[in-house]
Amino acid sequence: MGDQTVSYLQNALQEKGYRLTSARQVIVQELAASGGHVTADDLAVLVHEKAPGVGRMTVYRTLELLSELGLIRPVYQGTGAAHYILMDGGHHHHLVCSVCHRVIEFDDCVLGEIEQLICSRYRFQVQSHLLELYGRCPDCQ
Amino acid sequence: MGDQTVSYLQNALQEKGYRLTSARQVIVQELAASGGHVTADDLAVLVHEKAPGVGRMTVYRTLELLSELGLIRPVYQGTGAAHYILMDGGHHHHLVCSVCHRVIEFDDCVLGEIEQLICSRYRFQVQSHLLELYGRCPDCQ
DNA sequence: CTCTGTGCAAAGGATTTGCACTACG
DNA sequence: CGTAGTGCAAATCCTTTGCACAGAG
Repeated sequence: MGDQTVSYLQNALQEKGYRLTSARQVIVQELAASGGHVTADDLAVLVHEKAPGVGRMTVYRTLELLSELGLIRPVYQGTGAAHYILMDGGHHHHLVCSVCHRVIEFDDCVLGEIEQLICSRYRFQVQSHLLELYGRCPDCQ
Repeated sequence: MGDQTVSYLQNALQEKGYRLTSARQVIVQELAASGGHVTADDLAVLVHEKAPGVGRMTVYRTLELLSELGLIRPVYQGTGAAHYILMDGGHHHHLVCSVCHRVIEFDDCVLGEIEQLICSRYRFQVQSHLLELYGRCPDCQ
């Protein structure tokens, strides 16, 4: 979740023609450093510590931009504010405990026999799941 | 998405010791009838048409309750308000178009070779995905 | 230089809470 | 009957927007 993520995000921004401002650099750095699963406000605080000049609005707008580009995703995780997760390499998986709401990330993308694997590897008792696939529908290709 | 969903949800509520009030009955019926993917406000309007006495607050609170019980899930889908989806039988899958944001539901739960299958069956070009697994972590079992 | 990006403050929505009242079990 | 559930309104929280200014390319 370190430098490679940072440069990946920064490159993606520039390749799409967006400017790599100092504010965006800090935001992306802190987002990557946090490993994701932060709210916009959480991130704004982190960013503000590193770069006091960067306001909360810019964080919101940058997150929105990264979301549009498919680089991150907002998800509901318990209460209130949206949590943003990194979509490194186009996919993301995590386990959400239905009791303590703890979030356990995992990178294994073995789409077959997932649940058995999760159960044995993380000792996580899978009860249900949500699989969201993003892409282009027939009309939009 | 019909009567069986309704009775499933209603039974689940009662088994957990929650009262099956007339307001909750209508809310669950309309939620099931809509097939999910509605916002709390959307649902409040639907419910209000069928039962004018039921207020928006009750809809919010019922959705929150159903979410806690793992029967439905709030998800971000484009702008603003949370959309609620039915977690029938413990799982849910859908395709989200990155261009028009259309949502295409599918029931096939073939966890192997999913993407190829989706591509050939729905002509949906999968670009990325998010798989969320819900259950109990080691500490909470 | 020009146009995108930023910051502030204020608006706009969505969701939650407090409290008195109703009705399920 | 007693407690969980409801309705209303107001409060709260998150997010978006308008506009003048600053900085990247």
